Amino acid sequence: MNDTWQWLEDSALEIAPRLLNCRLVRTIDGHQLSGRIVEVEAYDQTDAASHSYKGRTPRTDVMFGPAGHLYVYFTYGMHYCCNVVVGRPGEGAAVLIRALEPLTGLPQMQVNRHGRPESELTNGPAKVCQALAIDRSMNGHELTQAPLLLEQQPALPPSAIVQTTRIGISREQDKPWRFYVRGNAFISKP
DNA sequence: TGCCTGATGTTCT
DNA sequence: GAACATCAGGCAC
Repeated sequence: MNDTWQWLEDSALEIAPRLLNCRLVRTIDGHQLSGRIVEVEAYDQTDAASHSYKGRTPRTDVMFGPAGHLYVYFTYGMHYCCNVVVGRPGEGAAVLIRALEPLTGLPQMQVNRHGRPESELTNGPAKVCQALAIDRSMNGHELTQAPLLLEQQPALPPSAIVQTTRIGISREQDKPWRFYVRGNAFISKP
């Protein structure tokens, strides 16, 4: 064990805003695709909207593992969404990556996204996965390893972060567990 | 511009 | 058999 992910070993609610401004770097076929995280949502086991709410299952196994791993799930029959596992092993907490601001590899992302305009490459959780070619084969991937890395960046000041209720869920809709970078053009639609 | 709906697979009840 | 942390295209206004 190492202390690489010590900064992720706190509650999802604490970690979610700290993931804003961090970078996600994906390597595909020698291309480097990267983006800055600009929108996230927190989920944990006490939360009825979370996959971990009903306990550990084969599907949610990764969520109950150590922090710093990727939890990828398939939804609505056609989309993948990716989460960063946080907290201590057994907590079942994760932070959903909802949107990125593309930094490098935009042409490759555009290919993955079927020629969508730059502003619509990564402004939604399923779009992020599509642009970075993340699928279920990367479930459980540790984010210190190629081909997908999470790079910590300085935390944003609270004044740069907006906290609101979450999007696209049917339970616990009143929990203000969504965080995004104030004024950023790449967050998903309200 | 904004609402509505179809597509589609995995998971759990 | 229904729910689902979604997206994109079509249609009405």
